Amino acid sequence: MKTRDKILLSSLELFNDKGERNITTNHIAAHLAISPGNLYYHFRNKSDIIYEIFQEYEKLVDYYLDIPEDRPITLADMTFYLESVFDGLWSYRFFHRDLEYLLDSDPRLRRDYREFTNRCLAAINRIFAKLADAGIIQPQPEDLRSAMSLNVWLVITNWMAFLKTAHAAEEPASLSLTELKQGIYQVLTLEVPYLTPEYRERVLALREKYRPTLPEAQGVSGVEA
Amino acid sequence: MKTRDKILLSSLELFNDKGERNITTNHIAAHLAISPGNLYYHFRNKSDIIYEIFQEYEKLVDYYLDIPEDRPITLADMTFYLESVFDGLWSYRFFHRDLEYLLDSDPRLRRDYREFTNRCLAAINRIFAKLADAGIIQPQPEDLRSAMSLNVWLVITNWMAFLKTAHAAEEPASLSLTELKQGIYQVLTLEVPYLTPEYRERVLALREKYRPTLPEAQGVSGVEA
DNA sequence: CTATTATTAGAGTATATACTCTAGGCAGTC
DNA sequence: GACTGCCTAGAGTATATACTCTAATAATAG
Repeated sequence: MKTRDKILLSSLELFNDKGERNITTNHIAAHLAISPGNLYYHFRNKSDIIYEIFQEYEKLVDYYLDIPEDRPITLADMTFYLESVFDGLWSYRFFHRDLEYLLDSDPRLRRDYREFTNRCLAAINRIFAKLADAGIIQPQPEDLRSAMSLNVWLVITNWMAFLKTAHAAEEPASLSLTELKQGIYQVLTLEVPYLTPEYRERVLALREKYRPTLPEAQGVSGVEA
Repeated sequence: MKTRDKILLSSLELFNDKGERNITTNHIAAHLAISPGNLYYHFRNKSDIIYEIFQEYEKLVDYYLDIPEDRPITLADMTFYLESVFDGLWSYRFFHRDLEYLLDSDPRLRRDYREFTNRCLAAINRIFAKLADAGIIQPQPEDLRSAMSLNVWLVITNWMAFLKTAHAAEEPASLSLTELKQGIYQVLTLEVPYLTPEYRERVLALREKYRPTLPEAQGVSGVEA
């Protein structure tokens, strides 16, 4: 594998693990056992590394959220979208953690991220529209659908932060993909009141699969030594 | 005003303005035209400053979210809760921006914040229960109510990040309290499908007051020079 | 007034961070 | 075998950051 790609890969891994703020370019170089000079031969600066990682992320999610125009949508499609989006979130989880700072330090990133958000919102909107077409949820006025889509986005992008900050574990940062996917439960909760009688039971059953295990027990146990 | 309080006040102001990550203790001292030594006479370190600011925030929100036990809840109460929570969020807006890092660097803060989150979730839950008692929303099983409450929390705590990152403005960080309160529109969107016929129109009218102005026009304009 | 305590200034420090610079190796090629 | 273009090492640097130390000044108590 090319050094350049190794840098991107290691950076992502370290960022995800420890947070972008805690990882310096020297850390990345050390982790790869290469010199700082070498790293800076391949990338002009830290921002450029982050920007390229973001572009991978963007590409991945765009690929996942490519809604078919020519056929109706199914429950399996919806499951796939949800699973995929949370997979993407997991793979690039460092990104949302320091989002505001990152956007403040790189105008390209700010612009691209804004457009990325808009594409995601549009995709969610389209999914809702097609879910209504398919008779899975009741159709809603455009107005309400947009606001719902935005709420879905807010829940998705904030779910990880919630887990990491409100989690029972005292030790920071222990988090699994399984836990992350419990966010799907929360997203499906948003759909519950709109489900059609025909699909209601099926979606509720799907939702059950993602139900958090002992969520209360985690939250309440505030006993320390 | 005591120097100690001035430090807390200025820190909050600077953190809110520029982000905690961009503000050093030397900045704070300079802004107050005091020496670093003086600042460190009053606070052992930066974490202690942040921790005390958090405690103010906590106290404020706890005060706002004190749900009356002895009487039913009204629409006015709900409006007050929403307005207050967003006011609090605004006043201490730096906090959620760097939340994960802050919690990672201070175990006290991690513990307290976790409990704070749980108290907020419990309060939201109680509000929903009392809204159902008051016949404003339809009663829901405990299960669903908890998940809804959590979604409300996720929407509230992520709304500001959404505005700051997905906003049309290229210049970072321009944000007003009015815009922030459009988050109330999003929260009320979550309630829409559960409203009782008696209150439906009233709540929808309330929600209208917070409708974002030209949200699409902001989002779509992706034309740059 | 004096002794004590609380507050402040300001120079200073150890460490970290993002990044640079120079020198050189290594692969292919004529 | 020397030239060229790509890659790499590693020492080095300017700046920043959180924080310390000492000495001096105000405030207060007896």
